[in-house]
Amino acid sequence: MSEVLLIRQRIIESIQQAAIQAQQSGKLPGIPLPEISVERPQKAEHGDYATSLPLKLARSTGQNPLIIAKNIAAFISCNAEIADVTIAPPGFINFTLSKEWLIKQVNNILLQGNKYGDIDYGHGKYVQIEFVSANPTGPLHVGHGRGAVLGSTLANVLKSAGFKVQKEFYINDAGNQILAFTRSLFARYQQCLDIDVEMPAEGYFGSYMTDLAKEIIENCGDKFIKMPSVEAEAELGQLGLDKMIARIKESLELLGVRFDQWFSERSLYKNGQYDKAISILRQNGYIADKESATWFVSTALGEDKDSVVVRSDGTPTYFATDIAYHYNKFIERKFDRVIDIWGADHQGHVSRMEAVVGALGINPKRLKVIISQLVTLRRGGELVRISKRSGDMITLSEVIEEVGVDACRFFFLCRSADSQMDFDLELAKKESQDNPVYYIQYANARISSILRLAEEKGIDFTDGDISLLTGETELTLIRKMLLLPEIIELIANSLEPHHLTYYSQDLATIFHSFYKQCRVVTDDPDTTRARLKLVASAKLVLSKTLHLMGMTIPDRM
RNA sequence: GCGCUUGUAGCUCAACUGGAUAGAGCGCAGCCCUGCGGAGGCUGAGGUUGUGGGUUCAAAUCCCACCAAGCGCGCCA
Repeated sequence: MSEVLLIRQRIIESIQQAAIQAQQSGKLPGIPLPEISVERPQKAEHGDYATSLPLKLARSTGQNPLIIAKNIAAFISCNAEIADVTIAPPGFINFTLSKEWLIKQVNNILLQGNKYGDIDYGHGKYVQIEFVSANPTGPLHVGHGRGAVLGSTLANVLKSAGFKVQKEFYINDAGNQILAFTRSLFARYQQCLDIDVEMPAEGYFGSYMTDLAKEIIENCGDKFIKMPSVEAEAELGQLGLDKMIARIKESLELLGVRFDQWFSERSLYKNGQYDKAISILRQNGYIADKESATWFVSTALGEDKDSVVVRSDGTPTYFATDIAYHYNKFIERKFDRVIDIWGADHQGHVSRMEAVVGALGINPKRLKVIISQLVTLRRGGELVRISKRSGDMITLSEVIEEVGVDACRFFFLCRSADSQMDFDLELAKKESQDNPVYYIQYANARISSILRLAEEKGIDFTDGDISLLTGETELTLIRKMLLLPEIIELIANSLEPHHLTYYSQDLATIFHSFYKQCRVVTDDPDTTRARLKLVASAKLVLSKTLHLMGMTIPDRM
């Protein structure tokens, strides 16, 4: 376990013991104690940790919270780790870590290397994150980009937090949209061969379909018009689908996103899992036949409407395969936890899905659906359409090329998933000079530059004496570095990876400030070697943070 | 009409999940290079947290009502 999480635990225990001792001594009424927690105060003058326990006890004991604080704090003694325990109005007990302990952590970080920050929060539990899962009927757009960055970052953080993680892309290769895709492609294919056919009304009119048709003509010629049209559609459709999936993979690759598994919707029908899932629901009494269709009786689980599972024409809805898919995730593949990241247009589906999971006999708490809100793309304030069916769209790949991967990832990441975002291409490019992305990477470049200088001068700092790092500026930097494990824990718990972007900016700011105030390589060899150690550890922490966000860490810019 | 999400500085967003004087970036007004990368540092102005009530020692955060924006609402996915 991380040292910094351990010390937090020890502080909590010492508060608990002190409260019990206060009760035994009669200074605190013997009422049951609430769960004790500590928090990180916002202001440095309030110390490193604080508890509001006295305030929570004020009502039930009828005592003044400040008196309670005083009486509890009297039983907490300082030690090698805790330098100071103080009380503050209206009723806080504040803890300050000792300089010695803080400084010691520099060696600790260097020792852990790129494993620094990793914690054992997940205990090896198996988590699946399913994200993007875009229909393979068109290229990815910015909305998918947001989901991709969210999901991949979350996967990185959860791994770091001690979970076993699987990243999955669900390929919707069954259903009506595939039929429409196939017909559109066949129409474009024929049109490119000067055959006068009409596009289907519900078809995909984007220009990428024509490009796809041309590409297929280049590779396969006109063989599909010589075949019976049913066969031709089937074969051409599959070919087109494969090519679209390949393009989706390429776009994701550009963002640095790789999946462990590409899961086919169709496979659920082939291996009988669809039938199995529905029969479980039927057994549990959640399936009803009415109006010549088959329904999932979600009203029995508190939903306001039932949902069609099999249409009156006998074909299953996408909801039916989603049932089978989640049966597969939890029961066949035995994930302890499943995280689905969906777009805002699927939010009405969330409570229904949770109901299904429960109806399958699975604790619904094991499923967490994250809704990533809409992204509106703008160029200089003007709206850019990203609709797949209409012609004019800008793809994710184009956006990445225009603003760069690192900026892209950072922008998508820095807002919490449930707030909508405007992505202005002009702004993203214009700000690239003055961008937080460059600001953070610049901090790393500066560190690298210092380490290069040290190397050129042949300075070996492996036995540098870190106990010299007693300056306030140095301690501030150490304190910030020590926050990383807590940030990882926070994200593993809240599933909100945007905290990383703020942490990385804070860390960079504090480093830049340190850089200004403390020269590292000087005539004083002892200070030089001590500070080189500090700087080397800062590089580890910064690199780890950027790595978790999936960003590059250039040593020169 | 109902449901989900959002509303915080001029703009874009945070706020450790109920804690102390609500913080960053951009923009704005200034200041700082005879030292490791100025893509930098420092200072300042800027707020009735959409509105009104409620719960609490404590509310941007929880509850209720209203206003505004986005998304969705049984045989599309």
